[in-house]
Amino acid sequence: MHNVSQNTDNDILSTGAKDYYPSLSVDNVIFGYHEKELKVLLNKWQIFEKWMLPGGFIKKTETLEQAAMRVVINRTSLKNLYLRQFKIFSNPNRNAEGNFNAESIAKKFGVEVEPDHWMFKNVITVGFFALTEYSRVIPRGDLFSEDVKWWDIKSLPELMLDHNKIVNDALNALKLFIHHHPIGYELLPEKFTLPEIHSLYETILERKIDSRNFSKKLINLGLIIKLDEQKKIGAHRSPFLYIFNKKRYDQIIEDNEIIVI
Amino acid sequence: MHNVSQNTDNDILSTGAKDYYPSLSVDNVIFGYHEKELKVLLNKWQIFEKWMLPGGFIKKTETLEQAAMRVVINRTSLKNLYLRQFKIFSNPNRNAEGNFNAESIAKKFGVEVEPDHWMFKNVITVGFFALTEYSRVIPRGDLFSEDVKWWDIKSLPELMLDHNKIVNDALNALKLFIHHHPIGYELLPEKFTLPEIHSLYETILERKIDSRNFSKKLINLGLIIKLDEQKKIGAHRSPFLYIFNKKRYDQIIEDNEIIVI
DNA sequence: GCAATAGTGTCTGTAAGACAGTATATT
DNA sequence: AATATACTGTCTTACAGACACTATTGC
Repeated sequence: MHNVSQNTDNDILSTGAKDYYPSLSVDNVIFGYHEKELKVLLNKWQIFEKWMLPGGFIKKTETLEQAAMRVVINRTSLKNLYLRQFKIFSNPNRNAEGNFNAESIAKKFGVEVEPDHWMFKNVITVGFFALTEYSRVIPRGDLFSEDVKWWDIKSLPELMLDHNKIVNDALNALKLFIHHHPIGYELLPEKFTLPEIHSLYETILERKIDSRNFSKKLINLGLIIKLDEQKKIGAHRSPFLYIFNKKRYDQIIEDNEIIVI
Repeated sequence: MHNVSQNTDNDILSTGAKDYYPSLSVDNVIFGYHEKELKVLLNKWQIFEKWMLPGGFIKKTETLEQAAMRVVINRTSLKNLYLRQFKIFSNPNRNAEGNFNAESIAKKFGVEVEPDHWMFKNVITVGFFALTEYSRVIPRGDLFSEDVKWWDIKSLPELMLDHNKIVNDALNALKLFIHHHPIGYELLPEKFTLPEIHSLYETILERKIDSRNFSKKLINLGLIIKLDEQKKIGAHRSPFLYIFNKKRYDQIIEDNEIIVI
């Protein structure tokens, strides 16, 4: 039998259940960016056939943001992620699928759970998205997970429940968000090249962006600072490295400036 | 004793409690616009001293949007409101106030309620905002309400719990929203004048907007159509009436166009 | 005539958007 | 030399933003 307290998420099954809000969960769409592909971090649980978003339940002593952060930390070992709630999914039929029930839990883990635990009924979930740099994530499973993996958002498998829709809505939210909030600070390494950030924007917005106008824009905004340092990338001209002007970056957010890219 | 089933909201107290999601509510910030003031529709309950947002609980058979709509219909008699969730309020201390408990309910209504009903514990609430034309609302109380009234957002009283914060956040959400979604269709009468819509934008954005540039912008966007009809408003030059070009209006929303006013 | 409000045209400056050739590094 | 990628300048057009006088109506 597993030790059900090895992970902070797991007391939901038994003694700690009353410490959680019933019928409510968070699901995180964790975006990463790698080799011109926008990635999403997914979980594969032992007892399910399908992959799913890393999600969890909410303790009555924490906010939703804290709950989402706790779940993210458990899956990625990353702290200080930028997390943002973007939508709540409350369709009463959204739980109408899957073999997530007391029997399968008991069979797999030898843990007793009330068959009519609210966890197996209608659950409303709050969608969060997070941005993080791909290479900093060390995917880490928990009691329920046998696998955690980055997936290209362009070729996701069929996910549990309505998780494909949640990912889709998160991407749409990100596309709006990008006009109010410079991105890249969370998704790129500290030092990055113009082609890298250019390609990041093209990937998220799913359209071609003229590279001349793009760099002009970022520089005019005062958002990026050119370093006297180049990146060696093999048999080509070496691109210069840039860093974000964090002060200006935060000011844009603070002042609700609209960013037209 | 009151008849507790006179209103669809009230079965939460007794027999129907199990049909609701526990620990979760919706609160609606219903914006109206009248005489150059942005208004918010508030409730005054019999058993509380403070005014509050019209809110309610969510049935397991409905979505949050449907629940919010049901509550709005109960308070305003209006259907087909534009409703949008904008944020979830989940601070564990948000319920730390008020005399909303089983005793006060029992004393006032003679209704038996479990003293440890989840309703009296931590409740997370989903904030919605709605836009509606002031004059179309017929404020209507329910079992708990003794008063429903429009308040100028500039001079709100101290509200229950964190409702002042919810209103404040709703206004901020509206100010962002206005750049992605033309407003006015819901807040103005079908036929309106340029000074009216101009003043609406000034009120919401809380800043002066040059009237020449403003009308130029709306006309260039193709958003409004001038009618061959004037509004008689007394001892002044009569302003022309306009209607929205609904097709263009919806296209702007569909295409995620950014509206810079 | 007076008071109050409606309505509108022009100019300037900025920046979005379109466009392609040169420079650099490696093999 | 060939190849792959980095880098950048100019022009046009659109429009945001500043600015103030005339028109209409009722009294």
